[in-house]
Formats: sequence, structure tokens, C-alpha cells
Amino acid sequence: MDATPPDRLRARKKPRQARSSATVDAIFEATIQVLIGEGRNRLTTTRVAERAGVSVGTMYQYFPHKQALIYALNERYLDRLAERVEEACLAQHGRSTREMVEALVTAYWDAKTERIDVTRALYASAVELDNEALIGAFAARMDAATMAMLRSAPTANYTDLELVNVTLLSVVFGTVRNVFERNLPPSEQIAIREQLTAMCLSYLESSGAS
Amino acid sequence: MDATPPDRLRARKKPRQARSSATVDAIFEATIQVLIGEGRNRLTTTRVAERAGVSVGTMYQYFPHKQALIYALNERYLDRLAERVEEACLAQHGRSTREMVEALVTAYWDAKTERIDVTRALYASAVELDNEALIGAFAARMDAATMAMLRSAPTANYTDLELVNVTLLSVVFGTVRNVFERNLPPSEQIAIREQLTAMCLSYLESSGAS
Amino acid sequence: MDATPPDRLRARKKPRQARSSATVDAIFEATIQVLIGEGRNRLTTTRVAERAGVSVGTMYQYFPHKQALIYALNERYLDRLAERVEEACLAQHGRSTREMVEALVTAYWDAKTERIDVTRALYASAVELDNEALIGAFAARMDAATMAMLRSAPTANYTDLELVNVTLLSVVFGTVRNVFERNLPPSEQIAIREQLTAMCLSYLESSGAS
Amino acid sequence: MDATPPDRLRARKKPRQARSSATVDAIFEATIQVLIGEGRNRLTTTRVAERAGVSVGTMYQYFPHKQALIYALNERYLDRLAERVEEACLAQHGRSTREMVEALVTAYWDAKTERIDVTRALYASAVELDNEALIGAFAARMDAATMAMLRSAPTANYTDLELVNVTLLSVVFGTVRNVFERNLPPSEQIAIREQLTAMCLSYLESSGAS
DNA sequence: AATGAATGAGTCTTCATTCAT
DNA sequence: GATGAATGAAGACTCATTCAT
Repeated sequence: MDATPPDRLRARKKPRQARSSATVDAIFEATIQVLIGEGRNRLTTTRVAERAGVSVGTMYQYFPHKQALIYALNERYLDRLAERVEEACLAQHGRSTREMVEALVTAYWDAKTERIDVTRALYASAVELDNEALIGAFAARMDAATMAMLRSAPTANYTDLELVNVTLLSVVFGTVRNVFERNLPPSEQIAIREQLTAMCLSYLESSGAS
Repeated sequence: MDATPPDRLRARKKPRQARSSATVDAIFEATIQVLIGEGRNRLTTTRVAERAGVSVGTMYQYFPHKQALIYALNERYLDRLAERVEEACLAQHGRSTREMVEALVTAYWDAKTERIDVTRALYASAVELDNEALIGAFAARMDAATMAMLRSAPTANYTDLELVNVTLLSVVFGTVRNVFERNLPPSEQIAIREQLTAMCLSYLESSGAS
Repeated sequence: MDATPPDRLRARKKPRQARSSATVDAIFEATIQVLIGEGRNRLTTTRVAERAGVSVGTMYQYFPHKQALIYALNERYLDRLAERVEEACLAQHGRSTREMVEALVTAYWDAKTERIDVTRALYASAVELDNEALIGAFAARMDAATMAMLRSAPTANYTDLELVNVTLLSVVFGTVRNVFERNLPPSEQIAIREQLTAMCLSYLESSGAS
Repeated sequence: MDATPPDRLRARKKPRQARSSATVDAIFEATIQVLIGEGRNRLTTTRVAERAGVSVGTMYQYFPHKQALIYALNERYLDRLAERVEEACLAQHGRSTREMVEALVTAYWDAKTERIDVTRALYASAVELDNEALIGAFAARMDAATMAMLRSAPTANYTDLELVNVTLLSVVFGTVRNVFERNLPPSEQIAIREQLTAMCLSYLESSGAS
């Protein structure tokens, strides 16, 4: 992710060697575990280090301070999320609008819902993080991916593609978040998801009619 | 709001007299100010009390602990928000679907956007709060208000009103949140809002066609 | 009790009227209850006042500060204890040494054991109280009462009555305390009490033999 | 001492290295000093740490909370006390009853009286401590030590050794405490101590007569 | 005289960060 | 490079005491 974050949030070193990478992964994993198991308020550097099986000192070799760790964690998460959605979009190039919408909703919904505790934990961790850059970079990637997909549609022809696109993303991303925050029963979630898909499809069809 | 929250989050005394009520209001206001000005991580009881112009001791007479304060603050906020939306819905009973959708989106959007810093601050404050009860109560009020409104529509006739309704709310609420989180320029926000309204209107019209 | 305590521990006013006396009694009772129910660390003026059914302000009319309350409470307790033992001793004047010892042990043991929770609570409350004067006054009364009793013995004739007396009191009082601190089963307590009585009787008999 | 205390009173780490052990000792010493110099009410973690020449943080690395510190302090004290008495008893195995009694009284009396301010301070510190386990373990050790000693007596033969033993300990321990609590002049204390010894000796002789 | 809201110094405890080994 | 003991500032919360009503 090309987020060019505030300098103070940069990790101290880009982990290049296998060893380092494994350590960093362990730290990330530990962070998530602590976040899930103990909550944001009990997310302490000591606890993370302990759970990761390294010493605090070592942790501070990779992340100059706690915020940098959380920043990097969210960065990694958004990176992977973006990748998944990009792939899904790419796979629909030239397909029907219905397939596009379905793929988009499915990819995002599944990614967010698969490990709902992780999703929640990361949302919590990001509060008060100076993460505008992160969000911006993620949004840019998503915008690019879905716009390219929509543009490749054989039949549709959008007058104001940018607007349609940003609306589509806002609606999909926003709705997903809202649904899992309300903690509705699975059956209802599935029903809403179908409605959402239909709604977006209808929106795109009416927007892209020549 | 009838949220019957976990006992430990209850405020200590219901402010009855004018004096008390003024104090409580000052504390709420101070909390928001600190949240906006210093951020969630620097939201300390001392700072809030100082800003509110009371002693910590006094604060603890009204709120048994910090969490109770934050809980009460969110409760009050959601209460007012719910009221505004309820009123807006009530005013549209019997009107056209277009008017209904416009009123709903406008009411919620404006309430959330008017003081965007406050909105953000409250979202941040609620992280890691045991606020399921709060959210549940709010959702129930909204569900009731919009369902009653939709049911009063002269022409529409929804097969599965409940589903349509919960979808509508999820989409509207979710999208609003997503838009202001992305911090888009106002002009773009307005454009998206129009698109959202149109989208929802189209959704309702197709769902309510007899 | 003629304890002439440090000025700062004096109760503010000697309760003379019936009303006051009832209030003071209620406060004393409440103090004991809180002590038993919540422990010394949670013995707060507010809690005591609440339990006594008066306001803190009122309590401070009777006791200038917390220490004065605790001091007065212990004073009253020792007063009553002294009275009981004095009566028991007085009743044995001229009787046999055996009767004297039995009466002394019984009176003290029962007084301390009847409400073991109260006894414990008061011991706890008195820690760090500047109660030398209290203890001194109590000791003096006890010394006087038992010495007068022993002196009235028809047959015994103690060479060093003072020493015998202070030894007797130290042994009896000390043993009682030790026994209930160890929290032994009742049957064992009774057995020890008998042994103690026999031991003291034997001691007095050998000391008072002419 | 095998006191198996409530988990929450356990010290955090067993000091193994010399460094740690020195720190722990310094903390214990500081605690006693503060207790003596300022009293139980002014025994604060900050004050102890300061006096011990370490930071509060360090103190909390060894003791998870204040109570654990006080618990450990009392544990150590009772451990040493028990050791002293055990040694004294062991040294009298096979000797005369008179020597046994004298050794027991002397050992306990001296241990308690040598540093009367420390003794008092520790009694005060233990109030409201959940120290039943501690007292129980100490009592068990004392019971064992004195019973073994009495049993080794060449001439005596106790019908109910257990009862005689527990009585003996209650009387000795209780009397010692009572005497130093009354703060009598040294000459008088010595005299009482002799009386106590004689009294116990007489008790044992009459109990152990075959 | 009684009340009880208000005060704020003082407590315990946590935790990000450093640095000697 | 790794470790983890040590630091101490900062936070949540309590409670004896006062005083306006």
C-alpha cells in the first residue's frame, strides 16, 4: 500500500530476512489475539510481546512504538483486503453487470465477515490512529479496481462513472459494516445481502443505460 | 431510550434539580470537548472535570466510573438522534415514497453531518463500550419509526416489509457513516447523497409495487 | 472510664439529651455493622452515617472526626466490658479462690466470645488508634477489681499481690485473645478454658499459701 | 512456611538472583520502617518504594499489589519466628520439663520483645489481611515443635498431650502479647515472665505426673 | 440544627519506553 | 542482536471534611 504515512508511524525496518518476517508475523498475530481476547484497553506492548514469544526489546526493534505497530497491522490488513477485492474485480472484467456486483459484494462481505472478531478488533484498534493516509490509499485502490471493472462492461455506459463508482462503494462498504455492527442473525444477514446486491444491480443498470 | 444497560454502567443519580441537570450537562459537554480537542486517549476524568468546571469528586457523584459517563453520553446522543428521525418519519405519514425517502436520508444525514467532529468523537468514545443494549434500543426505535412510515404509504404495498425496512436502514445508515469517514469534499458528498436517495427510492418502488 | 484521652479524640459534645443519645447509639451500632460487614478498610464516614440513618453533617456534630468516633466506640466497649468484669468480681468477694478464678475467666471469656465478630471488628478498628489511655484506664479498673477480690479471700494471703494480680490478668486476657484468634473448634475452646481455669487456680493457691 | 495462601496474595516472582533478593529485602525493610515511622495509615506503596530506593514500578514487579507485599512480609516474619522457636525446642529434647518451659518462654518472649516496634508494626499491618492460612501454618509448626519436645521428656507422661500442648502455647503466646501491649515497665515485665514460667512449669508437672 | 453536595489531596496501579547486561 | 528489569509519569477512583442552604 502506498500510504506514505506520517514518519513517526513507520516501522523501524522493513523486514527482509525470513527470520524477521516470521517475527513480525508473530507480533501481528499476537496483537490480534490480545485485541480479541483482552480488548483494546488491555492491549499492552508487554502482553503482545509475551504472546508473540519475543521480548519487548525485540519488538521495539521492529516497531519504534506502539502506534507504529497498530498502524502497520492495519496497513497489512487493508493491503490484503484490497488485494482480495482487486482480484475479484479483475476476474469480472468484460462480464455482465450482475456478475460484477455479485462479485464485489461477495468479496467484500466475505472478507469482513469471515473472521468477524478480527474485523471488530481491527476497527477498535484503529480508533484514534492517524490513519487517514491508510484509508485514502485503500479507497484509491478500490476506486481504481471497481472503476476499471465497470468500464470493462460490454453493455453499460456510465455518464458519470466516478460518481456512480464512489456511490457504489460507499453503499456496499457502509452497509456491510452496519450490518455486522448490528449483530443480526445470520439468516437475516443473508437476506439483506441479497437485497443489497439487487439494489446495487438495479442502480448500476439504470445508471449505465445508454 | 429504554436500553436497560448493564447495571455497572448506570449513572449514579438521576439529575432531578436544575442544579444537578446543569452540572450533568456541563460534564457531557466537557466530555465532548475533550474528546474533540484531545482525542480518546487523552480523555481522562481529571481533564473532563476540569473542563466542566467541577471537581473530580463531583463527577463521580453523578457517574460511578468513566465508562458510565461515556455510556450515558452515547445514550443521550442516540436518544436525540432517534427523536429527530422519528419526528421526520412521523411528518411523512401518508405522503409519497419519494418524500419518505428524502426525509429519512435528510434527517439522518443532517444529524450526523451537522457536527461532524462530535459525531466522530462519539464513535471513538464508544469503542470497547458494552453498548449492545444502546445500539439495540436505537435500532428498535428506528425500525418502528420507519416501518410505521412505510406502512402508511398510500400506494405502496410491501410483501416483506420487515426485510425491506431493515435493508433500507442498513443502507442509509451505513452509507452515511462510510461517506463521512472517507472525508470526501462536500460537493461530492452532496452528489452521493442524491444518488443514495434515488437508489433507495428505486428500491422501495420496486419492492412495493403491487 | 477516666481515660483523659488526647484532646483531639474527644467527642465534640457529651450527649445529654435522650435524642442525642439515641443518635449516638445508632452511630455506634452502624459503625460496628459496617466494620463487620465491610471491614476496616471500607469503614467510611459516609457509609456509617448512611447506615445510622443520619447525615454525615450530623455525625460530625457528635464526633469531630473519624478517629474520635472510633475512639469513643472503643471507649464505650471497654467501659461495658470493665463493668461486667467488675460486677463478676464484686460478686465473689469473700468466696473461695476457685469461685473467684472461675468467675473471672467466665466473665471475660463470655464477654469476648458472645459476639466474636464484634470483638474482632473492634480489635481491627483500634489498630493505629492512639488508645494507650484507653487501655491504661481499662487495665487500672481491672487491676483494682481483681485485686480487691483477691484481697477479700478468706484463706489466701499473697506476699506480692500486685504481681500475682497482674500476672493473672495477663494470662487470662492474653490466652482468651489468642484462643479466639486461632479460631479453634468450640469443643477445643471449652477444653482449653477449663485447663486455663485450673492453671490459674493452681497458680493462685500456690502463691497465696501462707 | 507452607501456607498455600490465596493466589492473589502470592508474590509475583520468586527472587532467585542476588540482585532481586537484595531488592526484595530492601522493600521489606522499607515497609517495616514506614510502618514504624509513619503508621499503618500512611503505609503507601509510593512511600515504601521511595524508602526502599526503588521505583514503584519495580515494586510492582515483585508484588502484584500492596496486600501481597504485606502478606509476604508477615509470612517471612512468621517463618523466622517459627524457626527460632523450633530450634529452641529441638535443643531441649530429652531435657527436664523446667528447661523446656524456660526455653520456650524465653525463645518466644525474646523474639517478640527484641524489636518491640517491629512486632507492633507487623501486628498492625496484618489487620484485615486474609492471613488465616499464615496463622494456621505457623500454629501447626509450633504445635509440632513443642509436642515433639514434650514427648521427649524423660519423666513426664501426658494423658492428653494435645490438649496440654495447645493450652501451653495459647497461654504463653497470649500472655506475651498481652504484656507488651500493656506497655508495662521492664522490671515488671521480667517479673511477670518469671511468674508465667513458673505457672507453666507447675501446669506441665501436674499434667504429666504419672 | 440538619443536610448532603462539593471538594481535591492522596491512593493504588498500569504501561510505554529505555538501556545495561 | 536480544533481553527484560527498571522507571516514573499519568490515570481512575476514594473519602474525610466543609459549608451553603
